[in-house]
Amino acid sequence: MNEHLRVFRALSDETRLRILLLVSGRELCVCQIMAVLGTSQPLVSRNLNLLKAAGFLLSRREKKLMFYKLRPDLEAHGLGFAGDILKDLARTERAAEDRSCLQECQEFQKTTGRCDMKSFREFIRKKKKLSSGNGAGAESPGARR
Amino acid sequence: MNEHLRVFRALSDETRLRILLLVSGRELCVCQIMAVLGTSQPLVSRNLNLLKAAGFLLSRREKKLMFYKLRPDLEAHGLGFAGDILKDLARTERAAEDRSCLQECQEFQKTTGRCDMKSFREFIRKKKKLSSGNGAGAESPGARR
DNA sequence: ACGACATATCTAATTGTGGTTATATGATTA
DNA sequence: TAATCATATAACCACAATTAGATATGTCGT
Repeated sequence: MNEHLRVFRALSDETRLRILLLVSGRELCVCQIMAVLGTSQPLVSRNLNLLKAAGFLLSRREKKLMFYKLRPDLEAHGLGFAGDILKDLARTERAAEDRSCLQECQEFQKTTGRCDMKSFREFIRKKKKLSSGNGAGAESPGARR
Repeated sequence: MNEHLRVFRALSDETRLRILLLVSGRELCVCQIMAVLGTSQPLVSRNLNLLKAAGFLLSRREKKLMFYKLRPDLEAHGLGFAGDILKDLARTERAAEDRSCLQECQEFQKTTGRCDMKSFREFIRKKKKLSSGNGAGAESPGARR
């Protein structure tokens, strides 16, 4: 029974739903996802693996980079009510923030001409410094889930 | 975002999946579900409420009893991959046990001619005494999830 | 008043998560 | 071949969240 629970559990976490939205339609590499989530590489990999093990993601290697995307056969059909929920989630403020952050991230990538961990960690640092400067930071320090 | 998470979280628990399987197709009252799960009435009500709040169940009152069933419009379409998982789950050993326990429970109900908390609590007590007598008890006392 | 159920509250145990560090692996490059 | 890089994996920790279990009480229909 636990085997099946894993599928639903994979969807029971905000971080993983954010990832799912990010890689639905487009294909992203791990360092880009890391940049948008603003967290560490191992954490991203862990959640990507959970989503993949549950059957939601496909991965593909290109040179040094690993790219992930939502399984396209799921998008077409088969998501059922979960698909509706994902559509709703895409209209969330959080999802909009993530999309615009992905934009910034990709523009940053153009300026540097590189797609690697080091430069994206730099991107994260800059972004955190900005949001801590003004009061517009969406996170209150103690609020976790 | 939490609003949407609730739906997936509702499916992320074995007890609730067992309930979902029990009330898919048939309609059961709270005391019958309690009898099959072999647990307390408040616990059953709590989980039923979570499933209902997530949009999976319909409830109906008849006299003193409350009946629950899987939302039929979900069964027809819209479950998507979750429906496949539920079908898989129905083939689980655990699910088979629950179905046969429901059988016993309903036969017991015929002999007593009653459908109330008191008699079903009696049913649970007898069943627990039996399964503790022989070694066939599926539960080891310390194993929870 | 009684019975069926819902809801609230507390406890204790378990699980899941993020965060971090260390390390393994596989591909690229020097 | 060695060094380097992107990612995976594992092993921690601290903490939040969930669960079962038990008990008390509220609500509503008979």
